[in-house]
Amino acid sequence: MSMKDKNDDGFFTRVYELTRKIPQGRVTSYVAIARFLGSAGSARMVGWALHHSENSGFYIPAHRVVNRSGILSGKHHFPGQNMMKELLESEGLVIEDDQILNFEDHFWDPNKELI
DNA sequence: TTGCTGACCGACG
DNA sequence: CCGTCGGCCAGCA
Repeated sequence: MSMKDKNDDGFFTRVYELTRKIPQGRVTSYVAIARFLGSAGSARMVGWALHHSENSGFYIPAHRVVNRSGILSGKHHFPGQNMMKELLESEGLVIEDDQILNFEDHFWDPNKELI
């Protein structure tokens, strides 16, 4: 085939499907998702995919994906000023200065917990 | 086709 | 701890 094999069902879709598996009250990181998809260096693509997740037609809990330090680096892409923070707090997480407290205790690593 | 941009990360000084 | 830089790669002008 020439261009790309049809498109769709590619990286974006796989990011969405995995993100939907993040349990409520847990969080993961862009690089953890990228690693799970076999493209460790594509953490930026994960963020980009989540940016377009509204067009997927499905509910994608994009607020459960933060950067490797547990900082809400994507908060500016949600409606309002504190939407991402409020969503996470409603699931029981505590956030201070855009930083999830006890990040490691709530971290969900698909590479370890998903078989 | 080239060049630039990103919800990032790891290495380096 | 902080700032900077290169790598990453899909989409768009």
